[in-house]
Amino acid sequence: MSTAHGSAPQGARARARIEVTAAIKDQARRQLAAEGAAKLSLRAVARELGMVSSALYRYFPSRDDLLTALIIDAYNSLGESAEAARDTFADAGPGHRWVAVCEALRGWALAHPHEYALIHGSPVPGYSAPETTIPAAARVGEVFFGILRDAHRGLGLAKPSLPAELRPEAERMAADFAPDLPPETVAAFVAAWAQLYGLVGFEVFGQFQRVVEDRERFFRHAVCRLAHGVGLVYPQTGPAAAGG
Amino acid sequence: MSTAHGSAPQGARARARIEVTAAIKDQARRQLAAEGAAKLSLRAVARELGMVSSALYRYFPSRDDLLTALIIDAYNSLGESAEAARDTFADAGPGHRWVAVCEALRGWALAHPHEYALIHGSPVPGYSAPETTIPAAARVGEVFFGILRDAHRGLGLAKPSLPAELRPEAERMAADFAPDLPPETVAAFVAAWAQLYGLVGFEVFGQFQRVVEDRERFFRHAVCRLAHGVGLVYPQTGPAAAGG
DNA sequence: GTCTATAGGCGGATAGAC
DNA sequence: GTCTATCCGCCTATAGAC
Repeated sequence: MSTAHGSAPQGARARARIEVTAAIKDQARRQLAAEGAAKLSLRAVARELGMVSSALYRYFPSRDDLLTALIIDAYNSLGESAEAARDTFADAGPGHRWVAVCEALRGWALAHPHEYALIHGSPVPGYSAPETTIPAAARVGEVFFGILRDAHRGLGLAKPSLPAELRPEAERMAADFAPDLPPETVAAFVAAWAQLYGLVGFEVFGQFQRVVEDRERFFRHAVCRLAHGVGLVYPQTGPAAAGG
Repeated sequence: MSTAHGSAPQGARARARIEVTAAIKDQARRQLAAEGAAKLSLRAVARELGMVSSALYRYFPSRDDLLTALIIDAYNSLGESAEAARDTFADAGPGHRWVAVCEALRGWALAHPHEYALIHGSPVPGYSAPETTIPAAARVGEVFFGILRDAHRGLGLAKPSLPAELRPEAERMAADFAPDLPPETVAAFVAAWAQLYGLVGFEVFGQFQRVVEDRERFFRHAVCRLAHGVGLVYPQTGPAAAGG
């Protein structure tokens, strides 16, 4: 919007703005952990930062805009860890990579439970995410579709069964999200995706307390079976076993 | 605690107390829908009821106690609908009943999204459910175990595969929850349970918006596959098809 | 059991000086 | 960009009269 000659003072000003913005978001994330998204308050953030509440409005026009920024950051952070896992196992088979990405998602969720709740927990009452969150939200899905595409191009993808009554729906989903994949695969993947988040959510939100103890192994086995369900040929053991 | 001779005035008083308690909980549930559990407020409930906030403390000693009552009610309501579905299909095979119960859970969750969020959504910050919620929470699980037991006693239960590294965990879970079922079954059921709630949660919390359209059929197919995963022999179509 | 009154907080958001 | 001051609302919880 302003000039592009990038003189030093303007650069410094812009840098300061970025730093303060980051500090606000960091503090907000801490508050997210303590009080939850529903109670995120600009005033409390300002107080902890030694600022006055009205100053924050120069950075975020409203509480909801701050929330939106946190959501986008969370999706991007989750997406990055999925992409990193994919790239780390770039030479492994698609089944291997599937498990690695699932484990990365679980690891991220366990490390950032409150941000996980923000994007995959119950909705924040009175808040509706704007469309600007969509690209960040799509990153994880793209990682999975990439793995399925690789498998499809190679020879590692079996077609899941699909009842006739579900075929129209599967074809619509495939047309919308991955026209280069078989409809059976896309439908099975969407179901597996939701189920994956059931496994992660139960663990992160404490429903496995006093139920599952060896959660890491339990999870690996479950996502291996999910991989099988979408048609991926998968290794007997997960990627962690390859390292030890 | 008091006398047991049940004279009319005492009965009337007790009835009134029950009625007011119910009215408070009803209003609180409405507020749950509008504002979410994190913002549930005794004052707002009192205002809507035409009472004064301090009067509510005669019924619930604190905000958290009211929340606990709502959680127990929700678990019981969910459990009842699961039991009702099981009983409606008492004569059908276990696979049929599995699907019917899953569909009942989904139906309940869609009809009571905010109460569903209360029991299976992200935790309410600063609130920790007391142990008094456990019996109500266990009802749904018992319905599923009952179905699996029937199948096991009959001939309709295949043993899911179980990697050696997971066997100790599976045996511990079986000993804790269903000693009369094979460990393979118990482990597979726990995973299926979490996955089922992933499917329900994604739909209830809106993650399937613009992704899945024919959600009922999609769900039925997914839970049929879950049934298969735990070793149940299941019918090609769900119970709804039997009626139409 | 219900009321008034009160204590001691909290919040979002804006206006206008500097 | 940050400040003070302000508006107007909200909350949990208790004391003490009736």
